[in-house]
Amino acid sequence: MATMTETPKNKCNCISCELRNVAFTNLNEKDISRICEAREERHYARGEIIHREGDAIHDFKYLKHGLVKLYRVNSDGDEQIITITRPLEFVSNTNVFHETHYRYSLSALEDSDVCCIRLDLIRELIEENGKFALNLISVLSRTSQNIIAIGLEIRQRNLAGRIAYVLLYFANEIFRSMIFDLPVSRKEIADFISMSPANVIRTFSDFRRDGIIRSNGRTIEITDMKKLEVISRRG
Amino acid sequence: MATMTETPKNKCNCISCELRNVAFTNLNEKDISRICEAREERHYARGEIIHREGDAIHDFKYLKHGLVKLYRVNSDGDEQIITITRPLEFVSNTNVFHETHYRYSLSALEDSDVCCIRLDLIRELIEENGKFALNLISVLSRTSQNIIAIGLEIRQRNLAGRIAYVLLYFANEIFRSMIFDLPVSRKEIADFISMSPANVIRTFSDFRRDGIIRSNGRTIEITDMKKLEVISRRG
DNA sequence: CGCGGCTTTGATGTTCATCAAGTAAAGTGG
DNA sequence: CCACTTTACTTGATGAACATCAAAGCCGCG
Repeated sequence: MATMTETPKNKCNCISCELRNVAFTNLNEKDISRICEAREERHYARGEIIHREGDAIHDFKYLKHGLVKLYRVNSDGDEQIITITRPLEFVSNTNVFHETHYRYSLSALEDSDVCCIRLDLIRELIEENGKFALNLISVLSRTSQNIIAIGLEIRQRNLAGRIAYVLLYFANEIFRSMIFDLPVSRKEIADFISMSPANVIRTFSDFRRDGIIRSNGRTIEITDMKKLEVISRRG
Repeated sequence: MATMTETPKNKCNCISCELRNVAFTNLNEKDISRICEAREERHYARGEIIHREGDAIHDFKYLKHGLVKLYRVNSDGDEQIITITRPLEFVSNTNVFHETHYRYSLSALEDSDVCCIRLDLIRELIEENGKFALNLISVLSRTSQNIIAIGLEIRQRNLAGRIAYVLLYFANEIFRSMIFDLPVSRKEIADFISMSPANVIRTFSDFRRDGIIRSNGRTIEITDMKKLEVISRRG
């Protein structure tokens, strides 16, 4: 009972793939089909782990659809979340080109489709196609830069400021909406901003009491954007 | 009364430059001399600013000798230090390939020599020489990765843990010695780890009292490495 | 319906920022 | 070279911010 799609075999639709304009620019038809044949698209259900820190790196991974978190686990078993990111913002891991094993884990916060391309092939294309290489460097830099910037912003702020920043991050960068379903638990937010879960929850309650947000479980509505921005700037 | 050097005109010694093995691999003699002619080596005295956030990016900058800090200044005028780094660990800024203006400032903590190469030329070489491009991606990734890792380590720790981490960072990564002169003020350490200067100083005093370090002004000697490592891990 | 995990809130103590005051060190001008 | 100014450093006292612990409510799942 599968729905008819425009590309029935789900094969070689790369030519019309929207991601071509992001990371895979300046490739001719032949190169595109080389990628197409070598690539493997994998689906991950919400909560599934895409790769673990320490796993060998074989593929260049690109998020096509969904939402993922990049994180690491310390010796006590608790997580530190490095970034939460959407497609077009995330290109593989930051260390695929200078290390053999993943340094951080990646898991799906929503059902996600990941396009995996053998790293060897990407390397070949870089070697052969300078314009492709230049663009890829630009995209990779932007990804790293975003992770660095988020870390700096978090580090600078106190508890309330961090929560405000994260809420604005979800509203502006991830969902582009004032009302959204948080893709993470309170505990995960705590793991992201390096604060205790209890105080994350307390701050949510404060914001609710002060009319800055409405919240029901994971559903959040920002009701006073101005005030939230002030807290994010001040905190 | 200039001392005689092996390359009297300080021109085109690039062929024997030790940095060739780091960022400028896989270049033939002709390409090396192209770089050599286009490059400009600039000296910065301790305390001088190499570039400011917001400056237009023209060059690919490489630290040949010295020690620098990458930082940004917030609206209140206080600094946030992003990383402190030596040559061979630092290649230009992280955003030279995807932005037109520097996002962060860079200044010299010790007298430093910076090799500046027109970015256009680097782009040309990337386009023409795939192996050069591949290596450059690897080096750029490592630089970004280091900055990200430092941020994560700092975020995770409390005050004492952060100080311990920074001292170990200087001892192991920067100076490779148990005794060294701090290249930064207490205030700058505070700007690095996002804590107040007073508490940074207090923690130094605590460490001194507990026999973990000896310190005299900026001169630091780590006298109990084991304990420092425990604090860094626990904190 | 019972169990376990996530969420919430309160109470308590620790950690940290801030303010203030004093000391040392380092630059500045005569 | 000394007096002066400025800046960095140091310590204590105080209150605010935050972690931790504990208990209770909620929700999903078997």
